[in-house]
Amino acid sequence: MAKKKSKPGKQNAEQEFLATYDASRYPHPSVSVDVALITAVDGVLKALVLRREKQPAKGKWSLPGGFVGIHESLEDAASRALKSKTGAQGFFLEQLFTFGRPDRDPRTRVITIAYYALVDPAKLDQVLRQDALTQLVELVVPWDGEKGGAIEAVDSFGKKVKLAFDHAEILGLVVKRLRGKLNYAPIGFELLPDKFTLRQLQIIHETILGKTKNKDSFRRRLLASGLITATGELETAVGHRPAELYRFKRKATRK
Amino acid sequence: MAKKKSKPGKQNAEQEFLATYDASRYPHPSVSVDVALITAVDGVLKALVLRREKQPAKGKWSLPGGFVGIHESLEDAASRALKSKTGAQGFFLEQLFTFGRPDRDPRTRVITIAYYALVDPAKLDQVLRQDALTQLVELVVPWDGEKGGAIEAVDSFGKKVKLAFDHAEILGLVVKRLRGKLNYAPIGFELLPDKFTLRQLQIIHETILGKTKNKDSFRRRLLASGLITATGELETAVGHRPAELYRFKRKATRK
DNA sequence: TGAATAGTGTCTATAAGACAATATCCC
DNA sequence: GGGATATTGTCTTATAGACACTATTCA
Repeated sequence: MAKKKSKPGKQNAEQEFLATYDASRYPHPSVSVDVALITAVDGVLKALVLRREKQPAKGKWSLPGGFVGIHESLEDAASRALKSKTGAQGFFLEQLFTFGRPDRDPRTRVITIAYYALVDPAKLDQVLRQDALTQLVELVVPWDGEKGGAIEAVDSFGKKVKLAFDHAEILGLVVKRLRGKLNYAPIGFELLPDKFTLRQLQIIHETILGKTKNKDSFRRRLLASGLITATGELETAVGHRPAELYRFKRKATRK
Repeated sequence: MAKKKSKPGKQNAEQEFLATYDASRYPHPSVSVDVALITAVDGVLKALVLRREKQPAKGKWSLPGGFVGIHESLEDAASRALKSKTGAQGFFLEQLFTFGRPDRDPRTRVITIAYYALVDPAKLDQVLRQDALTQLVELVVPWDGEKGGAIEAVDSFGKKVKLAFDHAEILGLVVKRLRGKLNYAPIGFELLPDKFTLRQLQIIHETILGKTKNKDSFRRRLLASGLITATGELETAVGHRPAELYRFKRKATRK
């Protein structure tokens, strides 16, 4: 609308076209977003799931999600889905992949754009609803490295949790993506409080990768990367020599 | 339908729900796929674009694409779009990203799942339509490394080509993705014939990365990777000592 | 034979892993 | 002081880049 440089005739042609265009001539699929909210507690990766009270997949557990509003951006839809379930926003949020198998939802054709969010468990505790319809499940990864595939979800009693639709695959892809990303992007910070020790960060990396890392070179590499700053502060009350607290110089998108 | 273990009552509830579910209660966006068909010729990255003969963006150039059929998988839709424009299939094809800015298409809300395809230019020549509505544009990347952002498209006369919608951004993301992927995945092979020399492969890498690479270590790394096999054959008629031809042990998806 | 690029061998610089020694806190 | 982990330093090993030399084809 603002500053078109087209000649009047050309513009009229486009306007006329738009006025007569009929978007509903063909059946359109439904479009949703699903968000894998990931956190890490005591060396274990966890994800937020909600118990479905309605069909389809009633009684199974699913990722928070919802349909995309007709004038809403995908990221806003993801952010909204997250806010309505946790009451909070401002997490690291990034698009993962779009799942569109024609039969992935028995209702009708639903194409879903999957997002993943990362959050410090302490922050999550403050906002998470405490009820029987919400839980954090542990992600058990039945493959090594970046092979990929569905994960298994386990509740706090160690019992397997049934996930709805293709959500076990979505979570599997999240883990694969996180593992790949760790090679070049400092996403581990997103799962920690603002100030953290190098050891805490290393545990996050090991949790995501599912294997231990060399302490010396981890330390050296991080310090050399220039991505973190020493705060001069030390951790307290740890029963041993306290480590220095570092802070990440963040740049990541946040919604 | 096949082997449901649910109790009859439960199953009836789900069936009844599905029967009464009304998918058209809310307005649905249109969903399309767009495919960036990428090739590399003489150290230059190129993409296939088509001249738009209809509104919107009439006269501009766009990536081959189309709406997703209501029972069609996303990958099939991408493959179909490619086939209708090139007459061929069987290229490396992978999902890139989903673009959903509410105003990205002036007609109506269109969410597009972008794919990229890689193909050997010799193979492309055999199938590509030769007309004024089809061209391969050179991709000029105005940023270094994996910074990202839109690219510029230039025709064979060196003149800038206007791309429709957000297709310059899509192509920018393709380049960024290719650069990132080259660090761990052997995608360079997809832009070469079946048998190729190490030097040809190195030029592909340099073309994608936009910078030169060390010959010695490139050679060493590739040979050590175990991903390529020497064929014992040599290239011919090259005006200098011929190099040995190698073959890639492929595993990649192909549609 | 000369031009041009392929392919090999060696040296150096850099980063990762292993290991040991010392430092500092809480109890 | 003793337990526990942080932090520093050194040595070894693997990998990348630089460079020099030899090999092979075509014109």
